[in-house]
Amino acid sequence: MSAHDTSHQHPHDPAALLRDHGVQVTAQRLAVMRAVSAQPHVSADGVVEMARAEIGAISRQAVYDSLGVLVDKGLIRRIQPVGSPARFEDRVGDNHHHLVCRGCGSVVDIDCAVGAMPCLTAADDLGYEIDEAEVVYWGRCPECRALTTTTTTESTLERSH
Amino acid sequence: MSAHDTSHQHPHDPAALLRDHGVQVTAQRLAVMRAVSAQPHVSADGVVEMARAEIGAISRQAVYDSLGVLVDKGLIRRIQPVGSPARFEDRVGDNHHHLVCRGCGSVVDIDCAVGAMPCLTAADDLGYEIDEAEVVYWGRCPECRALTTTTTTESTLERSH
DNA sequence: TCCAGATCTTGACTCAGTCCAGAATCTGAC
DNA sequence: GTCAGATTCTGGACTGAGTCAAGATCTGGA
Ligand SMILES: [Mn+2]
Ligand SMILES: [Mn+2]
Ligand SMILES: [Zn+2]
Ligand SMILES: [Zn+2]
Repeated sequence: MSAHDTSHQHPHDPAALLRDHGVQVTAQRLAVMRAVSAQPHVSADGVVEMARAEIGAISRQAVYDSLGVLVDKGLIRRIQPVGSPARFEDRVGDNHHHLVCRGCGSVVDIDCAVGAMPCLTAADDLGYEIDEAEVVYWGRCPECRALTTTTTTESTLERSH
Repeated sequence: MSAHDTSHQHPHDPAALLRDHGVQVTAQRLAVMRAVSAQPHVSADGVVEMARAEIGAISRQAVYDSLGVLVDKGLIRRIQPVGSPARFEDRVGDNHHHLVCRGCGSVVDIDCAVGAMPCLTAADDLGYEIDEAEVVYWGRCPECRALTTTTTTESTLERSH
């Protein structure tokens, strides 16, 4: 391995990761990457907060731009639960899915029982070139279930909003 | 079957459907239901247009209110493609999924190869009470594929926006 | 070091959707 | 047929998430 082969020298170095993907290294992008790594399923707003805490100041636009670049390069993943702002994570390439609580909106990672690439082979792809199967499970987390345990199983589930 | 058993007398009658779900029958709600039935994956704006064409006038609020009631009662389903307004359909209960084109945003129905309730049994539900598995396939429709056919398989896929 | 081009900042702006409140209208139980 | 309560209308304000545009600043290759 030569000294000029940078592709595997610093596997966990964000700056090297950016360079390897032909992206300029900036303080903003590094802060965004660290924010996404630090807090799984963070929202853009959450990234703004964390990045500002780290480097003092960053514009909302720069955060959106950075997130967009990182998503495009496959360094992070964007998930978009219905009715809530987009969230970002650095677990990419493992085709994992998400479980969202209807009560509090919490998001947790989950693996599919079907296998590594569940449902990616749809019954009929209609000529589409499918590159991703996004699976979101909806339900209620243990905490939210406890809050509304009326001992009886009732079909009406009240919405939090 | 007595004459007062209304639950299965008019399986395709929107008014009866509403009554069976304890919802007042109004011209607006009927028009909204027909709009959603007539055009798969219609947006709220689309419903406004179609309903106005049918009954002459309806307020935007009434459309949103009606859609909300129908979704709550499980008579229609709301889906929310990334970056586009919510869409509605009357195919409910069959656990079908959606295929969204990254290029033009078109949405088509799709059945899962896995079966009737794919992935609903997650490997580990983490104590969550799962009631729905939402699956969205991402890809490019035949038209959009044709537009960017550069004969070579390249990893960079430009976004339409 | 220099500089073209990439990136960031700032502030206005869009869009979809919600919320509000009073008045008018409609529905369905009786 | 009556009438209480549910629904709708008008129309405007408002929110949250995200985008746009123009000018300032920074990055990295030469
Ligand atoms: Mn995840
Ligand atoms: Mn559908
Ligand atoms: Zn919860
Ligand atoms: Zn397309």
